[in-house]
This record gives sequence, structure tokens and C-alpha cells, in this order.
Amino acid sequence: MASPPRARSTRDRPAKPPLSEDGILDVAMLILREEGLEAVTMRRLAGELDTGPASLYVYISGRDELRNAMLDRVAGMVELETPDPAQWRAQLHRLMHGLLAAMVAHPGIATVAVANPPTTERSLLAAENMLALLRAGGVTDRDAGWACDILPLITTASAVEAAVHQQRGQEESDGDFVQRLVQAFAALPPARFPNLTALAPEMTSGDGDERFRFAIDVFLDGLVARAKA
Amino acid sequence: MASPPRARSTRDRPAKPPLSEDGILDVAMLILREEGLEAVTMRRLAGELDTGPASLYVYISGRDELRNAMLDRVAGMVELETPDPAQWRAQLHRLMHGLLAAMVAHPGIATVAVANPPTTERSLLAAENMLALLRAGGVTDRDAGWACDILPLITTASAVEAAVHQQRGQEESDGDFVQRLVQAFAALPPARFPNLTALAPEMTSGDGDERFRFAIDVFLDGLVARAKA
DNA sequence: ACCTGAACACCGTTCAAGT
DNA sequence: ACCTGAACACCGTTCAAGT
Repeated sequence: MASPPRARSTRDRPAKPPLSEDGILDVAMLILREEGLEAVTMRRLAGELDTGPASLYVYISGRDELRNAMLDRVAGMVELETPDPAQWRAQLHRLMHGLLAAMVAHPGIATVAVANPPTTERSLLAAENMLALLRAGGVTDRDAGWACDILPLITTASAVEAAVHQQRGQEESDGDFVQRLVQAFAALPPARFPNLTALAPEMTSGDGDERFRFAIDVFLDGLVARAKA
Repeated sequence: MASPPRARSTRDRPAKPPLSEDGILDVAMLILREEGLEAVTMRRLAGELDTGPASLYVYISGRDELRNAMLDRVAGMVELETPDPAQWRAQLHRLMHGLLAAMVAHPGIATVAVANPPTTERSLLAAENMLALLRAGGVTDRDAGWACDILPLITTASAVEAAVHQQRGQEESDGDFVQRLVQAFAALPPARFPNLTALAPEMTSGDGDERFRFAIDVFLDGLVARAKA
């Protein structure tokens, strides 16, 4: 009944044990990427590792730590920028878009980020990088300090929305959805919704990336305007 | 399609009134306010209403609909503004802060809002109001259309953060937490974190409301700067 | 016809018992 | 001493059965 270990083949997955925090996280990231956060449960993870759920607690204190560790790995994928005052805005855009993309590629992880902004070394390095870029752009210290709270906040919230939008796109064609939305706006009583009906095209134009770029752009415009004033 | 209450339909609220969507939501809102979203489960709700969980499904299609309905009630608490071009910015601040406050008062509901931006009549009226205020401020149509996506996004994300911060404040004094944070920043190696260590005071100053006001302010500054350009 | 008890298929976490 | 089977206390949702 106990099947003898088969001869090693090249596409053999690393043999079952031994468990480790890194090994558990590897599997968790795989499930996260392919099936989203909801699918990453302690029990599913244990099953995937051919063990009981209790065994995971030797290496990871619980679900919350697991989620934070996954978030940290995602944050670690973002490439940092070497500040260049001549192109600080473009660099800031790249940095934030990198964070957005990394999160969108790991559906659901953004909800972890909004709930508990991480303080790991990796995310502190990202914050450090943002501060450097903002200062390179001539933003005041106080504005830079506060902005480096708000920029990730906009980014993570955008990532949640993008992930939801993307998921809906799997169920229903994206064009269909937008069209339904436009029609919904158009169908509103113009007397009570004069602006919404008038701006229906503007409300529904642009994709996620364009709208995210807009959000960051407007925010940076605001910071620049203050620096000048 | 709820059948009308049989005879003697007084406004008393005794042990076991007939179930209804409104009645279920009343209880849900109470639990939400006092214990947060996590505590609002179908089974808890059923228990509170002296019935089995299956009975709720006669009136509410499931947990997701319940959550959206709660969110809608929260959104309905926000007072709308009658647009006055002379003070459109103050009005926009009040509107967004009203939304923030309503969400913070119902811990966890903001996470529902980030995940699925609502399209109920109430939230459409809020969007309509925002558009009116933005246009009163001279913001272009396209910017207004996109901004009325971003402003609630900033608001709901801020609400999630505020709720978490508030919850942590119950476990540990708020001042202690800030002080720990400042020390954590100061303890970082200055060679790798020159900006973070230098700006530690700015990073940790201000409370949630001040930072939220800053976020909206900067964003509006950006919109105004674009309108002028 | 309407309502719901009981069941199904899951969770996260703990701890006594086995090795 | 280390690991884990089994249990505990929960979930959301369904549907056959009872009224």
C-alpha cells in the first residue's frame, strides 16, 4: 500500500518534506497567483504539502502572518528607482505602477495591504525610495512625509478595484460590462442626475491603468502646485 | 415580496417579530456598529433573531447581498451638499469627510466598499453630488468624471486604515503606538534609510482626519492646477 | 405553500497523545 | 522533543422534510 518512491525524473517536484517557512510560502504564492487569496487557506496549504493543518503552525504562527509574508514577497518584486531629479515624476510613476502590477498579478493580496500597511524591511525600502523621489521633485518635507502614506494608499485601493474588475472580466466580456454601465447611466432620470447622465461617456472611458495614472498624476500635480506656492 | 404583517402591526419590538429584509438589516447594522463586520455572520444574525440560518435566505440572497445592503445604509447616512460655486471645495471636503466618518463608525464596512463600488441609487446620488461640486469648481468634464472615481477610492481606503488604527488604539494607547513608530524609524540605519530617518517626525505627525484632509486637498489642488493649465 | 432542521463542505486553531 | 491526528468551535449555503 505504501507506494515506493519512484526513480527521480527531471520533472519531479521536490520530494514531500521537509517543511520550512520558505517552502510553505512558495506553495502559498503559487496558489495566490493562480487562484487568488481566498484559495490560500491553512488547510488547502497543508493538503498541498501532504500533511495536516496543525503541522503548519510549527513554521508559521497563523493565517495573518502567512498573509503578511505573502504581501512582503509581492512588495519585494517591485523594482526600486535610483533618484534622478530630471525625471523624478516618471520614476515615481514607474515605482507606483510596479507596485500596482505586482498586486494585480496576485489577486486579493491588495486587500491585505489596505488593512495592514506593512513595516517590513522591503516595504520600508520602498517608502525610502518614494521619499527620495518626492524630495528630488522639490516637494516639502511635510508634504513628502504625508504623501508617502497616500500614494501607496491610492495604489493598493486601485489594485483591489483592478483585481475585482479583472475577475468580472473573466465572467463577462469587458466591453459588455462597460456598455451595460454606459446604458445604466444613460437610463437614469436626467432631472435627478443631470451631471451623471451628461458625463456618462467620461465616467466610463479609460482602462484601469489609464485611470491609475491619472490618479497619481493629479496627486503629483497637487504636490507640485503646493511646492510652488 | 414580503407578505404584509398580519393585523395589529404596531411598532413594538418584542422577542420575535416576523422576519423581513429591513428587520434583518436593522440587527445587522447594530452588530456592525458595535462589533464590526467580522461579527456579522449569517448564523450570528439568525441566532439574534431566534431562528435558524436557513430562514434568512427567504429574505436575503446571501452574505454578499447583506454586506452590500449594509454598505448602502451607511452611504445613505451621508448628507449631500447643495452646490455653491463660492465654496465648492469646502463642500467637497464635507461630503468626503461625511463618507469617511460614516464608514469609520461602522468598522469593516469600508473593505466592502473598496472591493465592490456600489451602484445603488443612494451612491449614485452621492456621485451626482460630487460631479456637481467638481464642475462648480471649474474642473473639466473628463477630469471630473475620473476624479469622482478616485475621490471615493481615497476615502474608502482611508476609512479602512482609520478603522484599523482605531482598533489598535483599543489595545494600546495611541500615543504609545506613535512613539514606538517614531523610535522604529529613528532606529533604522541612516546609511540605507537617509530620508526615512530624516523625516521620521513628518512621517508620524498628524492624526487620521488631518491626513485625510491633506489627501483630498492635494488631489483638489491638482485638479485646479490642471483646470488652469 | 411556506418555512426550517439538519446536513454538507468547508474554515482557523489548539492540544493531548503518539512517535 | 518533536510532530500531528483528532477535536473544537466556528463558517455559508442547500434542500428534503415537516407544518
